[in-house]
Amino acid sequence: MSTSDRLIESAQDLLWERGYVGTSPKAIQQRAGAGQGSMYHHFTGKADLALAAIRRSAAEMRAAAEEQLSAPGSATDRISAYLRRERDVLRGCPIGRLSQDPDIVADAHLRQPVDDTFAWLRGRLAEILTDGQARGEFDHALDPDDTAATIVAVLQGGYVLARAADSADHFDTAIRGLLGLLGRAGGSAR
Amino acid sequence: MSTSDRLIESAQDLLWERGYVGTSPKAIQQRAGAGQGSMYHHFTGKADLALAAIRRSAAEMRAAAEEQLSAPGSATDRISAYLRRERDVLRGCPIGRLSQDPDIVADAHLRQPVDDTFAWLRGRLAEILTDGQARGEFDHALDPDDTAATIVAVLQGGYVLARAADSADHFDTAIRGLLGLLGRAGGSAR
DNA sequence: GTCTATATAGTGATAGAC
DNA sequence: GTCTATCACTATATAGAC
Repeated sequence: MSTSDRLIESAQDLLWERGYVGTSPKAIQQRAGAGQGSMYHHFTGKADLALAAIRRSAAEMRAAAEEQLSAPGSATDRISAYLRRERDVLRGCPIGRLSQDPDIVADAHLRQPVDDTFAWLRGRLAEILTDGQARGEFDHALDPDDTAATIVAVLQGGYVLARAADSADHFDTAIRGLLGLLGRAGGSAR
Repeated sequence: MSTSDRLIESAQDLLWERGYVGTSPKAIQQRAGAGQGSMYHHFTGKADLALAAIRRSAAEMRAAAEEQLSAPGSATDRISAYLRRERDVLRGCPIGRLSQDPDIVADAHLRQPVDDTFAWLRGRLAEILTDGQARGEFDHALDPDDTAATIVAVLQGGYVLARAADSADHFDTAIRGLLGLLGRAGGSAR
């Protein structure tokens, strides 16, 4: 792996763990086993390296989600599989956590991949919910866009609850509650 | 207002805006109009002052929630009023944002008020949901504890979505989706 | 491309005068 | 109780040798 790649990967890890404000260029270099000069040769500075790291994390998160969302099965199956898939809950969401970082939100370039990722995810879930309505899995009164946003919010909020309590159970509890509500929003097929 | 109070209030503001990692003692002192010596006279250090600030923010959040949650009306009315009440969405949740801070989560003392606040809120909502079931507003198959966690998660996740998109609309969308799901979980009274 | 040296500012705290 | 001085350390770079 190239030095540039190692720097990006180290930045991904540290941004996930400590956020942008809590991560220093020096810490990234040390984890990557690279010197100062090396980092400033490949990137213009902290923000530039962070942008590369955020873009890569966003792409990885999208790919991971698509794995469950594009699987065969009913809409309910796919959404349920996505919600229940194995996660490192107490580490939080590598993308969602960035939305709490003041320097990320303040910089349009750094915020963009975060924004894009959630827009994509909401859109993807809305498609699946619409598909589910067509198949009679869900009530037609259910608004796909609103419900998609709710699903993503439960995931992101589930991480918050779990980390606040230092217990992954709280994530699972919130997901269970959501699946209970979705199950009761059945359509004509039930 | 005493110097100690001004320091706590400044710390509350800065913790809300920039988190624990992103807030320096110096910045707190300047916002409070106090010198170094003053801060270290009243508090043993940054963590001690932050703890006082977090406790105060937690108490304020609880009081604000209780205002809607203890209002007269049906369970649905009270939950809906709480979810739809005016919020400074783009600033995020002063307590929830702390769950993303590595130094808060790593320190049991600093995490405690955050944990307590969410535990209280989930418990309070579960009570109201149980009450709603008794009144026939909600299906008895709905698990109050799970659903309460889901409601809190939608709120916390709503902040994440709004900040990621720099638009409060995304918070409202997630809430609307949740109210749609809750409305479809009606019990015998519907 | 990578290294070391150096620079400027900020961090988190202590010391001691007033 | 509050102030200023000082401290060791870190943050985020730039410069220039190799």
